[in-house]
Amino acid sequence: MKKPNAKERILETAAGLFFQRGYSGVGINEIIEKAGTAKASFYQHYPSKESLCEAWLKSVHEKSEAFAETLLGGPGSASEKAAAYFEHLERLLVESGYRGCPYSNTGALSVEKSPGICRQIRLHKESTRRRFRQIAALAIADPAEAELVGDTLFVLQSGAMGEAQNLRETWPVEVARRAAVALLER
Amino acid sequence: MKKPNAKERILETAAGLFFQRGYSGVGINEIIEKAGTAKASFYQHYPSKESLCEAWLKSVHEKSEAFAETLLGGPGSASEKAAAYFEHLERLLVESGYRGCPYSNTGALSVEKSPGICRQIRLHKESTRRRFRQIAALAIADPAEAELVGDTLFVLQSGAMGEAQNLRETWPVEVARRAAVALLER
DNA sequence: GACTTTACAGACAAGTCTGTCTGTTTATGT
DNA sequence: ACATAAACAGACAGACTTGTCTGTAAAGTC
Repeated sequence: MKKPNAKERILETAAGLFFQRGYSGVGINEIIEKAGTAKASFYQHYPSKESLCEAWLKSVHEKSEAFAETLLGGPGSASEKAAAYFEHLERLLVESGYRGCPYSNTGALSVEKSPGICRQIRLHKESTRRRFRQIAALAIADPAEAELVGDTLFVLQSGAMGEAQNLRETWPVEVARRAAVALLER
Repeated sequence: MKKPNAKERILETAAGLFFQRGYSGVGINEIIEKAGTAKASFYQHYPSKESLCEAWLKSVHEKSEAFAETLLGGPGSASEKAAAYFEHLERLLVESGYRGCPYSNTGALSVEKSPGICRQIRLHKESTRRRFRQIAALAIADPAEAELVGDTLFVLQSGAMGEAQNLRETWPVEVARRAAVALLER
């Protein structure tokens, strides 16, 4: 703790603010003020606000990947892994005040986002899709069928996060979890 | 055509711009310029930008309800209705350049949206959820099971729209449609 | 013809935003 | 002790934002 350097402090502060209020809802001035740095220091480390957004999405992705790897590497059947994943999401959702998926929230802005931000979103989403396909492959022998089920889990998860955010309720996640388990145990 | 009054012209112009670039991505100045009205005329009809957003969401909801009613009232089995719904969504998605769901996109902004906007989002989402439960009830006798399947269709649909938008591809909608049909024909 | 409503044009206020700049202070390594 | 690098404070530019205001012009109505 104590005092990480300015760059890390900026990233951590921005991560909290971007997540809670969205990329377009937070300004540079607030970020540097809460991070306790000067504006000049900010622009020494990040050429623009967009580049900070990219760095934020990248750091979220790394944490997400770490969780997915421990989950996939651990014990349990495919449906148990999927259920654990959805329960994890539900926990995050409630803890964060129903803030949903950072990537989807960022992607919902204008079309004219920077190519770098769009790329981070695609990378994360494709990676998540791959994870679900891996889980599905554990339970389903036919490769084509496993891919379809994996993609379905991916869509279910995304819809669950989005609608839980819109309605500020957890039932979409529970519904998605039950559907996922049913698909994997069939 | 020709010349509707200023209020309608503003609403139609704002509808196009809000849908395409998001609520926060469009300013009053651009709306009135493209609508060909004066700023004073705008504030004579709408007390604020937020109230215009509410009016927009309300008008989208009305069109959506009209489509859902003709679909539900028409012929065809539950799974046929659901498939038609997803095909309709896919068409809209491609036509609009993958702009996803206006409600989810608006809801993805900050937490501190106006209560009126939040209310419109909730109203529409709950209404959509009810439609899917109605469709499910056509195919499934047990009421509790029909409600669960209806909610699952709702979540699938939302995830499909969101991820198709993020990835700019249509496969999430197709995956969701196939999953929906499978759920209803089981 | 006078009156009222509606819409026009556009300046203006007051605030936001990102990004640049100048100059000072602090810390570190040699 | 001294040089170099990093972070500091904060003014500033320029472009946006929403919303208010003054005043004018064109309609329809009594």
